[in-house]
Amino acid sequence: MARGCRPGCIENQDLMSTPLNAPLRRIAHLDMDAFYASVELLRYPQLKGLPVVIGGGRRAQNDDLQAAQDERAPHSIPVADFPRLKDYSGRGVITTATYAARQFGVGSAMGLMKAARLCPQAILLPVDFAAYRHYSRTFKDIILDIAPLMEDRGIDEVYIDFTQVPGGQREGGRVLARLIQKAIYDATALTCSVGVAPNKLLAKMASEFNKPNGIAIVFEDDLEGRFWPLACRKINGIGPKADEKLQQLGIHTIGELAQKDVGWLIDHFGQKTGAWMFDAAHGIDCRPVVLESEPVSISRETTFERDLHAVRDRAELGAIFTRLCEQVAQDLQRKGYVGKTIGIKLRFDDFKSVTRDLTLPDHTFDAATIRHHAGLCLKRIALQQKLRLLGVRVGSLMTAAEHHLWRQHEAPLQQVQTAMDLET
DNA sequence: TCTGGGGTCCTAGGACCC
DNA sequence: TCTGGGGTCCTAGGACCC
Repeated sequence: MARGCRPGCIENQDLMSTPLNAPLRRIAHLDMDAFYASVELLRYPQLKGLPVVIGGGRRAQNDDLQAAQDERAPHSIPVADFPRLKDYSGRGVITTATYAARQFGVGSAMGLMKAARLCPQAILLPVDFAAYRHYSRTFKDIILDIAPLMEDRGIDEVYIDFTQVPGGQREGGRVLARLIQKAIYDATALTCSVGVAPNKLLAKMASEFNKPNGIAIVFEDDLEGRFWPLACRKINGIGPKADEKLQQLGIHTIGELAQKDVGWLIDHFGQKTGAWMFDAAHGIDCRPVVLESEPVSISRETTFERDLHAVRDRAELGAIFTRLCEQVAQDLQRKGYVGKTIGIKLRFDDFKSVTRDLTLPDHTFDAATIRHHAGLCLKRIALQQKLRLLGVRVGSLMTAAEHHLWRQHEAPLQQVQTAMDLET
């Protein structure tokens, strides 16, 4: 969960100790509008207004489209030549659906088979992460040119600290938000929505207020009027489980949540979550905008075309397992990390998942080492049931550069220490 | 007819040490 | 000999997010 800090909250200290004419803390949340679909429409403008879903498995379910692309410019492919949802067979979920497709009840994370029954005529496009990453890089670079304090929150979202940016205070941030929107649109023809608020929590919610292509400016005084009527689920960090529990306790809106006292919330949700919920309902969040962060783990996983059995499909499973380990090793090396916790994840045909991991004495990025220890993890699981997913993870990361230094200095010292221990 | 892939953070119990 | 407590690391599971 996205947690604010509670004791010694910087924001609270600032309120008490900052001079009267200090700039107001102004945090923006920027969210690209229907990002994947919008990028696809840049390529295939002929699909504008039609029900389109993006998703599917790795299989070349779009052979027709692939063939067509070889010969024709994307924008000249007739709509009739695009593959339809009804012609798809196999696993996979929808990553994004256009508004026209959502009219049919089709939405993100829905299985493609189910979606095909709801809207068989919808056009199905394969995900093209290379294209989305390219546009992601482009819009983030544009923002960085204008406002350097940006936190990356994934492929289509960022937080930006407007507080000290020239013009960031004008109209509560609206002027700067408009400038960024225009710069992104001029360069990419993509639209985004921006919320500007005293902190990340409120900014994130505010960016949804005027979607698409909208701006929402909010201040602390807007808490009761604009946030308290919203469903608790709108708080970033309250998901389906917490929401259901809140509903059962008779709490449906953020305003109702705010009426409960901290102690009561802590009794029902635990120290940390209870205190955090209380703060969130009162619009309190002092998390800073974080410019850079190191990854904690790197993983690869895959859902099989069909469920596999550990014994009957041993060869196939073994090949996939080895490939996943090699991919993780490559990812580590490419990104410059080593890790010492090797883990696996299995999902059975009934969708139950289990994980196993073990920690090595030293860090590694070696595919064979990862494969060996992932294999040891796998041996600790009974494999009667068929499997639908296998994953490999490396955690407890440090950068390869740090590890290099560590081996030069720390490791020899430890060896000396061990030798001394043995002598005594 | 089910339900992707890549992450983060939290909890909780046990081992082990001081 | 008994009792207790704190800190850290390891492992497994789960909620949540994009």
